[in-house]
Amino acid sequence: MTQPMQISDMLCFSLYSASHAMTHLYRPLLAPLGLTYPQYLVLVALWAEDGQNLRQLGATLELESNTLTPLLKRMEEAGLITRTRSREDERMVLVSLTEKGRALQADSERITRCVLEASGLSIPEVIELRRKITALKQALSSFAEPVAG
Amino acid sequence: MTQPMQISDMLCFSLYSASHAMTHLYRPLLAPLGLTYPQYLVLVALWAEDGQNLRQLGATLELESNTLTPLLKRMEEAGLITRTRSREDERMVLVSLTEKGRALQADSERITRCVLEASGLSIPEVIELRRKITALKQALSSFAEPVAG
DNA sequence: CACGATTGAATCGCGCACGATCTAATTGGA
DNA sequence: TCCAATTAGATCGTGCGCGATTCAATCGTG
Repeated sequence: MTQPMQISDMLCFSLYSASHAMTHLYRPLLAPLGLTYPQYLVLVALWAEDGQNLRQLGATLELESNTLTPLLKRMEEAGLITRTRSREDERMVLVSLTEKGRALQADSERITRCVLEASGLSIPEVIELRRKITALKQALSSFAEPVAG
Repeated sequence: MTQPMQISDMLCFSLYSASHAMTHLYRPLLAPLGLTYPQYLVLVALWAEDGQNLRQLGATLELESNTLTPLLKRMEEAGLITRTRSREDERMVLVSLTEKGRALQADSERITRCVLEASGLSIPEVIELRRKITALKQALSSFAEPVAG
């Protein structure tokens, strides 16, 4: 007697498909810069703070070394960043912008404006929606690991 | 003079990370059933309407054959579905639930309840947030292809 | 100083996503 | 009736995500 659940009824699917739509929107904006969406996020993080190690970067982006290591190697290959072992602690890899990587920041404002326009939302609406989605993420994460931290 | 944009300021990142958090939450719920999250979505779609062809399924899940074909082959391999060519139109692959695939629906209510609890939201809050996220997705999609359709 | 525990990254394997291209079946107009 | 256009899937290549494991550097305690 369970009424048929529809994909479109599911909160999880709205997140899943909206996230894909966002990536899809970014793709043609980033392609001319030779960037993928996750690579762009790495640049955003480095523009805010250059020279982070992989772990810090991973904490910001919520990604681990198994994702970041190959991604950063591709970005190094593309001449966007450098990866160097820290002198003080040889375990850490420091990720730094090259001139080319830094220069791309000039394009980011235009891209951000384009995404805002595509969203059809006002700035306060964006802030409010972001707050709600981030709160949901926190709830989901803390439920998965109720005690840790 | 551009103040440093932070990853956490970006609406796109909230979607990106919340979607990952959702998948992360589902993983231990689906693992005992031998399912990945996209495979679970396929089952949800088939529970609502069995015997869809690949294209219909793709329209529902917003995925194309390049993603669905290998995914469905893995599900067929796992004994969850069958893939048969339509008699009327040999181009179409009809995707149907096996008894095993149908039986898993019994687990879905428990999973849905668990996800709702993890979200920390009331039912009306879920509906409202889902509506907002879906509206955003629509705006992003229609911006990418302003005229099509 | 020694050595087990911890930490930071890398590696491996697998399953999505998806742009681009290909093939086969069907349709439709001349 | 024929053949170009369309449609449904399949295939290929690349780049994430991520669980699991490994390895090397560092830390902490005796």
